[in-house]
Amino acid sequence: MNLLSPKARHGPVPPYARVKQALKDGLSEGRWHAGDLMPSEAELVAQFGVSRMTVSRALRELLAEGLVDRVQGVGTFAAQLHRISSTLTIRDLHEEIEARGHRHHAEVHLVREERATAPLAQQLGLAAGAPVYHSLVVHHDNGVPLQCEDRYVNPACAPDYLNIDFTRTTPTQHLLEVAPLWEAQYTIEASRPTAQEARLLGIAVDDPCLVVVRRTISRGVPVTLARLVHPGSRYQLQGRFNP
Amino acid sequence: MNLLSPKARHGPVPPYARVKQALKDGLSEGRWHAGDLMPSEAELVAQFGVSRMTVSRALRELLAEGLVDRVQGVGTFAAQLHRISSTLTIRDLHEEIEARGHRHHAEVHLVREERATAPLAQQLGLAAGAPVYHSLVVHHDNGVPLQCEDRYVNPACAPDYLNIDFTRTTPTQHLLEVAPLWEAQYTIEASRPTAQEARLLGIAVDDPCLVVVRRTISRGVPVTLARLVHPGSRYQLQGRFNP
DNA sequence: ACAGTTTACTTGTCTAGACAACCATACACA
DNA sequence: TGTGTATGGTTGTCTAGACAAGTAAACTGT
Repeated sequence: MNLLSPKARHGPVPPYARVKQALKDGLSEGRWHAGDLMPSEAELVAQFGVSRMTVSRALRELLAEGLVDRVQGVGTFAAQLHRISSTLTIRDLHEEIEARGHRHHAEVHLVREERATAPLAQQLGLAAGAPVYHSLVVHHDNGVPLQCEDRYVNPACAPDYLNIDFTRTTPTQHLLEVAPLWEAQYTIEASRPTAQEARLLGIAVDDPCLVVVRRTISRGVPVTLARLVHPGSRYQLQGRFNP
Repeated sequence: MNLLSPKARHGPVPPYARVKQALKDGLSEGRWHAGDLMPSEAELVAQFGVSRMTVSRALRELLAEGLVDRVQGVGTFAAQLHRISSTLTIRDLHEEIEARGHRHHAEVHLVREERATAPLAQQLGLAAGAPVYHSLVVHHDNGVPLQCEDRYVNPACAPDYLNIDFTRTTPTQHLLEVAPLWEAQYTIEASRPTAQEARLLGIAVDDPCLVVVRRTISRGVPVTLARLVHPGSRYQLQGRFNP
């Protein structure tokens, strides 16, 4: 039987992690203020008695985390404002509901082909009047409507879109299979729902809503444009930042 | 004079980046579906004619980006759901306004010491009734009120807080100097402003607002609890995800 | 048939040395 | 005085080899 805690089981921390943590601690204690020159790789090699590759890896990871700036030929500097910015994870709603151990079900209100209006066509990289797929699905968490998903899809990217049973597969999941790796642009804002959205979500037309507009691009081709409307009283995004 | 484009000036892509990009391309083309076993380091070494350290770096970076899963003794696998989740950067408002080239100015409505209510004391790790610092600042973008910042601060972490001129330094900036590296928790939601917030922001009490509640912790000690209220009609968060 | 052991393969990490690219400064020369 | 040049220090990257640690399958002996 192993009496060690799950964390301690990993045994001694590898040297690159020790160097990294030591520098993190120094930054957190204010040993270097923003813009200050930090020790060079050679100095750290001498100080910790490890090879340069090991020090280099520690510094490269700190760079990736935005804690230091590095300039070739000059040195490594403590980064300044990156700690102000933080990252927030936006998860797929289906996954989020399941993770909470709740029951998810979707109401499909519309799945059809339409003609793209001019602004929509521009967003999806199509000609005005070209066919687009349009779906309107309301997602429920334990029976409570939580999200109204109004989505337009580029038919070229997902030809089978109209034949999918969205009560079993979410549009996001289907699109992920068709265009596995993509780029996404978000905007998040607070606004009022449209009359239709209010009706579908069972809220008043002047109840504040959290609206996420997501546009995704795969291999340079716009795939889909989605407007996700959540009742402000029932949904919030949560994030955590740990440098 | 250099006729090369700024991008091409960096010259040939280093080998680790070539390996990384080749694997990314394979994932994006669907050569490996989620959970599939990908080539081992040894195979990539043979395929690309580089050393194992180089391949290892490429794979480690893909791991950090969440595109692959690696299991010691088993192999490297295509990751599945990480593409669904995306990160959104939340920046300091002052910085954001300056970056847009706009003029930022702050209206200080309140800076004083108060007694912590029970729930507030719990959030800040203090005893109920202990002194806390309370500030209420409205931030303007080119003269338009954009954010109402209602903030409570743990006096132990920022003893000078009451003496700062917040028309010149934002509370965030001051706290960053005092407690340089920290952990933060966020919630983002849509809701109505309070009557006071509506008055300060010059909006109606039933206008939807984007509310960010941020709690920050430095070295295990809660530093501050902030409620940032933005008019939904004037402010939105934007994010981008590029795997 | 089962249990333990060996073996092959995988990832995780480190080392010592090397070369390239870059920068700031000191220096020599006109 | 001003300009070009050498120099030392810095980061960025790669190599070849090594050992450790983990897994799975083959192999062994009972």
